[in-house]
Amino acid sequence: MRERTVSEAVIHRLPKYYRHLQELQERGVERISSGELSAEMGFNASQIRQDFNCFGGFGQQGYGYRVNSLLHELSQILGLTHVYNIVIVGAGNIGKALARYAAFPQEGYEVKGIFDIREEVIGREINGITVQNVADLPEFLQQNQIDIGVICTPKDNAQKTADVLTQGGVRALWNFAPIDVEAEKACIENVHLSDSLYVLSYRLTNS
Amino acid sequence: MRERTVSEAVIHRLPKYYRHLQELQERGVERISSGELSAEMGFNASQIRQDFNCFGGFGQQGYGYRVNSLLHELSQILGLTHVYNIVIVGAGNIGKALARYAAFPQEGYEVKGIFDIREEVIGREINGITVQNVADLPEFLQQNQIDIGVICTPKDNAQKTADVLTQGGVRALWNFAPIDVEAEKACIENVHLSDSLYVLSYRLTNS
DNA sequence: TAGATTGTTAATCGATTAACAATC
DNA sequence: TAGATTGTTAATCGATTAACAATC
Repeated sequence: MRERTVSEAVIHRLPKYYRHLQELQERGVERISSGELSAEMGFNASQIRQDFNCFGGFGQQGYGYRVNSLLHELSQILGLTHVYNIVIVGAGNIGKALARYAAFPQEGYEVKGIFDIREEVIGREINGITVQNVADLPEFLQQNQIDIGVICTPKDNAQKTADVLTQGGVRALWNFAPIDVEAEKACIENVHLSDSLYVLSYRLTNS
Repeated sequence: MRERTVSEAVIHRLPKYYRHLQELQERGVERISSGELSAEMGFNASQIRQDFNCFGGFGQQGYGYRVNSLLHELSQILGLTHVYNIVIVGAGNIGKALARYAAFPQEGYEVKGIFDIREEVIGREINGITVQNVADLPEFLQQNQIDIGVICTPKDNAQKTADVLTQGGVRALWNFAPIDVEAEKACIENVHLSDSLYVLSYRLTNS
């Protein structure tokens, strides 16, 4: 879709730009230069200009960047102008927390279904959605166009779940199980909460 | 503490090594070479050896690495041989999910207190722990030696919470609010779940 | 126009990979 | 000992930063 491939480093800075620009907009800031952004965000000004120029020339020489239009471009680039349909597989602690996450709807993510394998959980209601049997997931995916599958199962069911989701046409996986799931046809974000906690205890121990 | 500084890239690979070595141990594998690890994990064999050698020579020429002892070294390096005392601030969806996270105790993390600002939440019990008023947090921190503070408050209270925690002597912050908190005296891991979701929709849109 | 700041090319820096001598 | 594989130095690659001409 895009000419040159954009590096992972750049991609992971995009949400930070997006968040910061949102804040500037809320504060009523109209224009900003790469130098000012640099001072506020701690990134190098050259890097900021390079990053934006991966996607096009959004600035104006001698002026800087218009906050509104830059924010609009970023939301386009990040794909935040669409509405995404989500299913959550695994209604344990994290699955439930995500199902109830209030910011989803306002950001364009709609939870269409929640699935679990455990008899005692199936049929319960979470945030107005009834937990279905994971055995019915393939059929559900046939009848509903789902964009993102959230994997909140235990480690041992994660890859299997990923397979079911992708076979059902789900093209993006958000994985919270402590394992790297793989899929040929889908984009994947492995969250690895425990890795982040390990890094924290590394820093705590070695500082 | 350590001679040369270890790069962020290396630090973030440590948990992946740790997890993989754990799996090898469970499968009963006794020894492994950097070449085998490379094939299994997808990292370059040179990189693997370089990474381990940031911390010392754990291998043996002509033999490879002993899984048990390498795993032991990694858990030392990551600081997973200690027990850490945790407080969770914010008993919303994510705070509750973390409070109930069953794997914490077996990994050496003990939730010592949960705090919230909302009247209707204070006094409730989560996983056997009574939610306390966040106003009592400073006193609690004086009376209990807490290692890690988990920030699960809304965005606007996150930095304030970080300040209270660090002033109370907490030396590590695990932040789930969608903002980068800052602290001079503490180590910080900003989790940014929504950033990870943004990256996923970026990939979905641009692929 | 003059001043400011971008877009872009070139230089630097650091991380990854390759190569190989050391050695178990 | 011979073979294998590490530990480590050197080469490569990519990402970050600096510089500056283009231009609003």
